[in-house]
Amino acid sequence: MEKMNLEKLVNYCKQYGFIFQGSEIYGGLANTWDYGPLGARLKNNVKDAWRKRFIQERVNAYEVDADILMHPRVWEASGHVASFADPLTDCRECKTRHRADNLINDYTNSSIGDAMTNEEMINYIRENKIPCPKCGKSNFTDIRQFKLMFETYRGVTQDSKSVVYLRPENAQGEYVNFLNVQRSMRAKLPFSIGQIGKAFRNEITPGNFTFRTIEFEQMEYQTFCKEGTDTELYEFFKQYGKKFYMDLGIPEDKLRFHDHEKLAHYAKAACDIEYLFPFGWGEINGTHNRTNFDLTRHQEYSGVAQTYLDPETNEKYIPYIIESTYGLDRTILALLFNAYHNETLEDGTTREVLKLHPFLAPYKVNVLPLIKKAHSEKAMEIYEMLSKHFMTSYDEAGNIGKRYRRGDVIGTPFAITIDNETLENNTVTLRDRDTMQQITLKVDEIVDYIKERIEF
RNA sequence: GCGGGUGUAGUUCAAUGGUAGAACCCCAGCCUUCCAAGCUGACUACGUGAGUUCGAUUCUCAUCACCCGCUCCA
Repeated sequence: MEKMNLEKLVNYCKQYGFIFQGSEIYGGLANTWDYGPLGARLKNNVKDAWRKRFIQERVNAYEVDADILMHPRVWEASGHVASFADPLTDCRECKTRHRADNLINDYTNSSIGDAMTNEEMINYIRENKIPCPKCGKSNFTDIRQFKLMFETYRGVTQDSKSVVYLRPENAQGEYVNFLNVQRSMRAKLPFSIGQIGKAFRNEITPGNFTFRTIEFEQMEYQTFCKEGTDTELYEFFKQYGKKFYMDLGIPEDKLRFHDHEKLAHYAKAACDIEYLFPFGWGEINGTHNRTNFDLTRHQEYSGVAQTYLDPETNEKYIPYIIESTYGLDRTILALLFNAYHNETLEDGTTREVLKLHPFLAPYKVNVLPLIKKAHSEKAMEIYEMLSKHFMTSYDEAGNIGKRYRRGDVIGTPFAITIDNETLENNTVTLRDRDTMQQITLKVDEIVDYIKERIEF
């Protein structure tokens, strides 16, 4: 089998309309990528698969669609304003990067750096010739404030200076609606709020195709629970997430858990699910035990009690939150790597085939008249019938084998061929992408057959 | 952000300081009764901007983008 590296996948995605470079005709804008016709279908199908497992099939699970723009105080409460703006300086000698406040605090064994402005910090570093922890020299660049949140301004006049941020994570959209969802859905703990949507991070070093981009989409699942039940739920969602990926067709040996030792400011425990990409293991899911940190902070910053009255014990408490976040773009990247095969057949020829789960396939069925002149009319009739149920494509160009392969390469699971038999007794040949087996079906059996086969 | 590499058609590759070639793909037509056959034809490219030059896709510089490695990473 041909090895699929990153460059080949980028070309493949462009060639067949999955993913294009952003703003390509202007020379591209770094680390932005547009989903093409097939990519957009695939993306929506992944979302639908996720919704089915996480919203539809679970009890007490609700989906929201919160605004990307939120009150600026949300990001103070969440801690992003403070921790997303580290004062950084580079060592000119050995090219390592350091937090200026840490350099001072470590050197003085105090916390005096915390109260300094950027200018005061770099002056202090230079006056005291604080050495680089790595190379021992003292030759630092000016401090640069990296703003990891995208800022914009609301209001029609520019001088109103009312800053709003593009959300750097979706979770706060669920958290600030905890009370609304709990009340309107009459939800009892434990219950979950899911959300699919975009987030933005002004990161310095994105890369690896769509693996790390400045705008990205996430499928998030926040489970609100009572303290004491959190550990069990945390373990459950790690396994549930892995099962989800395996259901999508990713083999177990390409997946692993990676427990975090260094934890974010809100987390009690954190674990990633990683997929073995050609460029190495990469995170595609993160599950965190966020404790009651977020709701406590929102209670503090908003002044609105974020408590839950337990109807069984009459206790009032702030729930714990178990968060499980699925990177949508990364999941798609993993699925594409996993699905692409270049097969050598028994007769020595090769075919490119995208072995996607049929539920995920952009097109479900390809309608092919065996001979264009003789069978096109009947084929169009069948196309119109099927397109009411599925994403259906129609192809009459070239010989039949070529048209099968065109469907294979984009992952279409089924092909329907219309021939003289169809005209005579209303049967078609259905060909399966994975097995390459052919079966004969009555025309009115096609829809049910495909529906059953594409279930997730 | 640092170091290295690469930018020619949708893709993979040529060539060239003086009109840029091919294969595959795609499209149209012919042929064809089930797995990329064949024939005919059509379409399509020097990332962008400066400079040197009579003339730059080619040389120089800048810029943009991608790849590899580092760094970073909630």
